[in-house]
Amino acid sequence: MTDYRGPRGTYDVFPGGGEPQERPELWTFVEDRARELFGLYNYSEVSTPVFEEARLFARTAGEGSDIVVQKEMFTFLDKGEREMALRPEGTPGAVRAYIEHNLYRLAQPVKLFYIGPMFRQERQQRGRYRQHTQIGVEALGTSDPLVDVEVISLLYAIHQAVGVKDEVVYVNNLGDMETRQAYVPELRAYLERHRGELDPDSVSRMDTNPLRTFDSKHEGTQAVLVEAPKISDYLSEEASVHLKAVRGGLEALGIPYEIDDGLVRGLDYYTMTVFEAKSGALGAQDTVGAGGRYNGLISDLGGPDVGGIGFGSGVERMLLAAASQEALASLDVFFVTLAPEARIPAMKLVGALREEGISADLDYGGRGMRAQFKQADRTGASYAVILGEDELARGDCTVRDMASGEELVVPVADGAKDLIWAVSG
RNA sequence: GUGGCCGUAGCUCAGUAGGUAGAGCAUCGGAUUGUGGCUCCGAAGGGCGCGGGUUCGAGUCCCGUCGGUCACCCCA
Repeated sequence: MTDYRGPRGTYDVFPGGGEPQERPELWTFVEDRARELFGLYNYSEVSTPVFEEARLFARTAGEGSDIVVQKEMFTFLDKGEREMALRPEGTPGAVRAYIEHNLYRLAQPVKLFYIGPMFRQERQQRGRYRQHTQIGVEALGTSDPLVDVEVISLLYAIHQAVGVKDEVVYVNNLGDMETRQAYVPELRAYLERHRGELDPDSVSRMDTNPLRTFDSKHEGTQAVLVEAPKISDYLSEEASVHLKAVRGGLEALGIPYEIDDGLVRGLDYYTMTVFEAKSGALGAQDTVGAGGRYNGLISDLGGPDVGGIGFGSGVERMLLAAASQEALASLDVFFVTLAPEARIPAMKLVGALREEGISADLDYGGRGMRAQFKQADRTGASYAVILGEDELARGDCTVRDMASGEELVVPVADGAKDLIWAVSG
């Protein structure tokens, strides 16, 4: 037994893995479903580095000098003494690329998707990892509420396609600058009056970002918030119209959702629409995917003053929240060789089948026949092809249908044509 | 970073009042020297996370430490 272990908060994906996120066939399944949908929705892939200058994330994650600590980023200095950080989320990199490569020159909106690892230095728990994978999209260059509808429907479609169970999509509108200017002072004043009933974290947030108090899981705080002023009562005309349009679109498309006044999201750049898809199949970390609109972010980072919206969805959480489907690795043909001289001919036939798109494998253990059949069975092979001394002498092979047990002798002296035919049924 | 729980074969776990480790599954072989999924037989595999202490003697008690897990923080 080795002393080496994967780093805390990480996991491996490997054949035979027990947890959903450890199973390679489930990853393939989710990625394939997502990519199919991205094609259908006309999103193109964007791939950016897993590390960036730390200040890029600080800029997008909110104010405060302790931002690195607060957001639990993995940071390091490169040889040029630049402070770098492993990306904690996908949006900043994608937006940076949009600006850096002037994607504003393309037809707007530019619709991007990414699939890749994100990092956060925090303690592991169910559905939370230090390195996790997000499938996400960013639709940049427009503030049209129908784009919000498309993005939310895409998130929902992906979750449906991979089988996320017991899902509810929550939607809220955090308003624009005008809305915040009207609402935040009211909320802060209200919280101030109940200071004594709040948890310490919420008290300190009262000054920096009172909206975030809604995220608190503290009972006393939540009790206070029940009676708190609601942002929905303070929405500007523009925000109100926007929300109405989003709701109308979701209803027209039949996307089930609920309005949640207390949904504020952790990232400070969100404006207007925010949304979160939760699953009852998860533990405390029940958000499978979430996102929102960020109309000030692109210009803040030096780009044009255009809007954007996106979501990130955790693949590990999708897998945990999906029905644990028994996607058995299945093989078309497994070769059983009963003589050392049969191995080379078997490999040639395996190659011929593979070229035809028929998956095939053979025993590499030099084991007995029983063991080879057992392996054929375990790999889920539809057919076992037997190549022994008799077959070699005759120039044929025996094809066994593993389900029915029926056997057929097929000539292979002149190539694999007949064999291909026999196992194509 | 903080707190609760946990740490015995590859996996799931048992282990009685402390006496020097056991089961099921999986693996490999055989019953069946040309045939899988069932059954039977057998083999291999750990010294109980690590370190220290108490004791004649410790998976079994105590301390520390590391790791895992769940929750808080944060967030997918």
